[in-house]
Amino acid sequence: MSVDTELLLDWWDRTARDLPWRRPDCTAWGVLVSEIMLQQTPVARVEPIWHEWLARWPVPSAMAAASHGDVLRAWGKLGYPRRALRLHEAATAIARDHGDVVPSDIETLEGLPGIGSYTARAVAAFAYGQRCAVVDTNVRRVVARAVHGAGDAGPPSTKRDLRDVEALLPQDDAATFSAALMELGALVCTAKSQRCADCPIYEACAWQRNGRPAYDGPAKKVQGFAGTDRQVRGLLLDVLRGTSEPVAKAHLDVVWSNHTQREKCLDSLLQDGLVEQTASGLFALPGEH
DNA sequence: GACACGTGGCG
DNA sequence: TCGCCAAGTGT
Repeated sequence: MSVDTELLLDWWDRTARDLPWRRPDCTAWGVLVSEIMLQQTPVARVEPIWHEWLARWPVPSAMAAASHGDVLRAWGKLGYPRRALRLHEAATAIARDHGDVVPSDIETLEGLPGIGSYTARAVAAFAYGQRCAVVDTNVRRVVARAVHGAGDAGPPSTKRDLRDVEALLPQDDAATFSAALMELGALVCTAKSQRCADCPIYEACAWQRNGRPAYDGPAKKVQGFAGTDRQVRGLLLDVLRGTSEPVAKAHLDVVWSNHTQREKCLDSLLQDGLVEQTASGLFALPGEH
């Protein structure tokens, strides 16, 4: 059927994790930083880095003043380092065009680098308390089960997913409701090993009523990693994060034996602005020489 | 809509 | 061990 708002909010009050970006004193900037870091990245790895970032760059203009190299080094091994570059670009735009205040308007947010539909709505809801649907992979899974009675969500369908979630949004406490839906997907209604015995909306769950059928949609694509350009780029970047001085190419050559792939990946890192070459031909993180 | 894009932990 | 998974975005 639907999702029982009161039961879900009660469950949230009892069991929600005390994460720093959920505290009342957390700024919109703190929320934005958390949302970018959390893209495809587990909470446990984000939390310590988030604390470092907010202490070092408490407002967008502070980050805008840092170099790309500083930002990439501070990003550490969170993964997908282009996120760090885009967040720096977003911080620059916010400082320059928005008076150092994170915008609250979804469309304005979506216009900033690295901020798509999910992140824009998450900031609008969690930083500014707006009543808007927030659709991430957790929410899609919870809705697929509790509302549609399926074993899991099928491929994303932006407009339909948004409509589905908008239909569930309560008039009051919508932002908390959204956070609770995500939390439910993260802690209870998980992809595998669901904890249905702990579920606050067990009684209303269409998946339960259907006898918990297995997922029958198209097979999900699993991303490989070993041997991919992603792995090689990560290895190359790790060398540069680990040195304070620009290095000769020989130091990069040792991380991967396939010459062709190595060159291609180094080129793409230069292209992406994740690596720079000095006038003397050495390699470094950008903006540090 | 498919694919590229990092990294590490867990069952 | 290794496949699967984790609060997506940009092209």
